[in-house]
Amino acid sequence: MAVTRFAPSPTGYLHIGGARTALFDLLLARKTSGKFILRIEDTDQSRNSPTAAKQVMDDLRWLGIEWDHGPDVGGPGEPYFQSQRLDIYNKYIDQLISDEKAYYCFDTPEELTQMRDKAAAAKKNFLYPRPSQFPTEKQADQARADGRPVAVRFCMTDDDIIVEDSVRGRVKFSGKELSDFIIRKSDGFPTYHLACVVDDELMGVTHIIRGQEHLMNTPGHIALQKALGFKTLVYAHMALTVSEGGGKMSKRDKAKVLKDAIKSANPDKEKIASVGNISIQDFDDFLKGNSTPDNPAIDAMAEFLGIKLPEINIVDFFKSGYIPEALVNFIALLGYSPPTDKEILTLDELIETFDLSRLSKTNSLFDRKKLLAFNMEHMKLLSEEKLLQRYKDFLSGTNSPASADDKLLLRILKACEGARTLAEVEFKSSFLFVDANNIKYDQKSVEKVFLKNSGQGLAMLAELKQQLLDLKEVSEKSIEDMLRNLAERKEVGLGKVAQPLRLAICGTTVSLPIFEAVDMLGIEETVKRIDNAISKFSGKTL
RNA sequence: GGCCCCAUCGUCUAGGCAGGUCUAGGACACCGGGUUUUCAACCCGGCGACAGGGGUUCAAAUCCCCUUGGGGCUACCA
Repeated sequence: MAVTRFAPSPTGYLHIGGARTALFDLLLARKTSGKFILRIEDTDQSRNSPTAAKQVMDDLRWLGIEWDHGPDVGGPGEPYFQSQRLDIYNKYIDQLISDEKAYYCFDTPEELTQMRDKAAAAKKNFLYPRPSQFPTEKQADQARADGRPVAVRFCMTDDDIIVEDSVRGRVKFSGKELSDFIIRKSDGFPTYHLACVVDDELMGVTHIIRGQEHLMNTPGHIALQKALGFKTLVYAHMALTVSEGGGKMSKRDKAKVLKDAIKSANPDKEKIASVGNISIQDFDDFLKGNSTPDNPAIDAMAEFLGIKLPEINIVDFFKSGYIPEALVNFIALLGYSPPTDKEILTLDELIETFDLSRLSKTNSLFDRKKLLAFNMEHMKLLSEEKLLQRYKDFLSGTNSPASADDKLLLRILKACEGARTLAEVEFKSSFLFVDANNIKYDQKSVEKVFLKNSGQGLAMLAELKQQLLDLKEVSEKSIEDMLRNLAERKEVGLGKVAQPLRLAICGTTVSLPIFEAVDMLGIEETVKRIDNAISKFSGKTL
């Protein structure tokens, strides 16, 4: 019976790394019939966005990651927003102070950086100089009155601290090399370290699964647990997911692609900055690599420039037409391997076979091509109803013109079996939903299919039109027969007939299978588009 | 710089803890062929790895050490 928790700080969208952590927390809890808690770590007043917590929750739910206790659903550990638990933290902090296991400090940021620089210059690890005599309550009041920041630091123990980690084994830290760290900031909020240790104890958490970036925090947490008389927990520090350029996957990966694109396009600075709703100053800093705009700004600028950024946040994957079943399966296999060779697994199967000891120690690279393959497999696995639902969800998040009844949508979905993403389905079928006069003809395709060989393809259209009009009865089958017969008579491959037709009605050479495409469009509309194409391109040459 | 973690095909990984059954298995990618009305899909086949160096041992991908390489942390962020 493991009690796990996912504790995001609501600073933005849920990203792939967070989703992976949450997934493993869920897997362990479900596998052991335990509980999975969601806790919002909003103790940084400057970075929290009011909408982010909701966004994170939406993303988790979209993935199928449902929590037993937490926001919206409640539970015995309420409240689940740390910003609402200040009294609780203060009780423990005050206790620590009166036990002389923590003390007030009044350093300004400048003084602190000075101390750090000094340590760095001496090639030494920075250790906060613990005063031999701890400041009194009175002195703290005086400091506050003097306008100095008043924070509280925890006395790190000198003993060696062993972290028994489920994935890394025993990791030893020398307490002497660990600095006293802040547990209450001068704004009165606890730091992450204090809040999470207290909450994990109070909420009955038994297992901590988190990224390797937290490994160095763990000895501090263990020392805190000892000082507070809490029990220690089982830790599992997962390997990270890194991106191509090295380093862990983050919004910086998106920023980099955007920056390169802006630099090479060299467009109107002010315009772009205004699209991203950021100042020229911030924009310049971004180009110089001094700062990274936030996600909405990055996405807006990219959309304006028409460039595709690598997906990092869960919503990015949603917008690109991935389905949650595939994403969940894929991220589960990053740094973890199920006991058998079977790789395509549902959430339930993942839970059933989950084994904490099968987490791997090595960082992994996010392979988008494999994700694509997984997405296709899961699209095939989904029931019709589920797939339809996923597709409708996807469409509602796009500006696709596609709007149709379930029957047509389902028919499209079926015709697209083998597509790798829902975006592909949309792309292949969007011609059905635009007006004949709004078809955009792809220039390269026009040249290749219509104009090449002295306009052979274009010439085929007139013939096609007549045949279509002569059709006695309209069905996929009759359209197919007609096209095949025509190709045979002309002594050409079917492609020579089908491609001009496809281009005429879609404007591109990629679409649904052509027989179905024509049947869905209807003869009248098909003929209209053929006429349009003929009048638009006849007389044109290469 | 300091501290910590890691190291098997291009990528995700199995095997490692209990050394021999590993001429190292699977998946994705890639390459070749087939199928084909486009893109996919599908079928058949192929290429492809134990980072390097020392030990220990009858025997090392597996245990130990070093080197190299990668990663993380180094905030009054989480």
